[in-house]
Amino acid sequence: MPGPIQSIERAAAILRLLSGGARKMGVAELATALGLPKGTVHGILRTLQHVGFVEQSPDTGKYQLGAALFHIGSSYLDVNELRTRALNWSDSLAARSKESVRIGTLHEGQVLVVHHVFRPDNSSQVLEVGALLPAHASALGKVLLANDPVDQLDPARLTGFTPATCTDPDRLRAVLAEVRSRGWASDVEEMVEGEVSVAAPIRDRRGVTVGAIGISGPIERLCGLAGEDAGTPRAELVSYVREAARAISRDLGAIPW
Amino acid sequence: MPGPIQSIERAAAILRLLSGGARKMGVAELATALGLPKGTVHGILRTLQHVGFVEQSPDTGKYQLGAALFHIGSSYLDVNELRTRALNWSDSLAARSKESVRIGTLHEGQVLVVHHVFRPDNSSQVLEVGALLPAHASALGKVLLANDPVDQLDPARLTGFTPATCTDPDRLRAVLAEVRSRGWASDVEEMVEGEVSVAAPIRDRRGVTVGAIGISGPIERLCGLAGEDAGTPRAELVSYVREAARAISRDLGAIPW
DNA sequence: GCACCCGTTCGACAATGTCGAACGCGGTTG
DNA sequence: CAACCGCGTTCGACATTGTCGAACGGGTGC
Repeated sequence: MPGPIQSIERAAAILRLLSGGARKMGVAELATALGLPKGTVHGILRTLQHVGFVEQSPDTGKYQLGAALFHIGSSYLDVNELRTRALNWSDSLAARSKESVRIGTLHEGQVLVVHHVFRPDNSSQVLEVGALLPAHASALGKVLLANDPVDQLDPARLTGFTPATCTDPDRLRAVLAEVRSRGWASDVEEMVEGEVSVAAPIRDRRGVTVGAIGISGPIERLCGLAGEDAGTPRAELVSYVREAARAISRDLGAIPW
Repeated sequence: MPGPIQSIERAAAILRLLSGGARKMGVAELATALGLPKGTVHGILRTLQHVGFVEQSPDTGKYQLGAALFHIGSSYLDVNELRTRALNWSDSLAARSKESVRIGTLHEGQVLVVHHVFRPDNSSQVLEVGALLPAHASALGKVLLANDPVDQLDPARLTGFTPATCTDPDRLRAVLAEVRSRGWASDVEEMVEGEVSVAAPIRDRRGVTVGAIGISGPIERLCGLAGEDAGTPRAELVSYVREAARAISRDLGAIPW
């Protein structure tokens, strides 16, 4: 049995399409997208529905993701050692910095958010756990890219979000080199106008970077307003983030450095 | 092709085991649990790993859930119309009641939490989105059970958590009948000692109950301390919850009743 | 060094999923 | 009002495909 099992691969492809596509999709739509006969796709969909991974609208007959998949997927967080260990420290980082905190891992060249602590004021914020962020335009992503053994930089994915977004592969590589030696990364209005983020790497017992922790918030609060600090994150916030990252790394068994 | 596709069903069973089981599992462990030969299980696992639904520890060789599954599963929330519409209202309910808010749906006889707003103080709270709560020992669950067309009451699942938990099927049915006519449910220390919750049903355009919204918090804040209110949720909080439920139902197209 | 348990590989068999055409249904169009 | 198109679904024959159980190789503990 050399190759992977087709039906499962196809089922996974369908789930991925349903996850990315706009809301609901029909059998024919999925079939053409995958280049498969309708009957085959329908058989797979029926099975996926039977196990609760997809649901079908009774009226339109179209398919969407199911609740069982959501529940199973969310229990990934319990298994994720990084997230488990990081829970307490991220709370205290949010309290110290008074900004929202996110923890992410590299997943297929993007940043997968595995934890999110809201900013400790009473503002309403959207939960971003499970979301994928662009790696080149966030502090979390830069930290992860810079410390990753394999060069996951895909020039085709360097989409520009704001004028400040770095879309040039060579320039980005230079930035990453600096991030690696400096030990932390920042993003100043590179993804969203007016938003700034700072992040530092989390390492495990082997010294491998397994994730990153960072804060994000409005530029007025995160950056200095005048003098040398203007346009760069405030030094105290940077040290808060780095201390939190070091604390989690120590919990994971990394040699305290 | 009458029956569902076996390999996909088996893959789903493996994922479910990995989701419920303690952290990581080995091939042999999964094989005996499913009554399948090791080779077969290994083939499925290899495929699941190939699509990113499971990951394998490089050293121990054991398997656990993968990040891709988590990401795909979490995008269920975007498709879920109930959750999308309920976002704003749950924020305002949290602000009015000053307690944490949860929204849930019935899933295989349990309550699947699809949204969770933290209590608007700065206390650290664990995110429960994706978790399954027992239906008989939570206000959300009682609302959902009471308004569900099919009787999903499974006497075997009426586990007792505290002295106040209702474990008798007949008594629970009576409680549910009252919940149905009254339009809201409460849980006073039935799941966790000292914790109280209140919930009301959310209906869609057809009048079908598609979910429930509720608040939960310590008994000292949620219940009256003396007089007639003692041991029952405070009337103003109940009306906050019911108003929020009505507002969301209206958003979903239900006839304002 | 032996015995055991693990994850993994392999090859033969037939059970299994795949395919494409046909069905029934709802909507829209002339 | 009928013809038509597109949808999700069903069906049966074929051979591709996944399944099985035994054997391999590397760990660990006695």
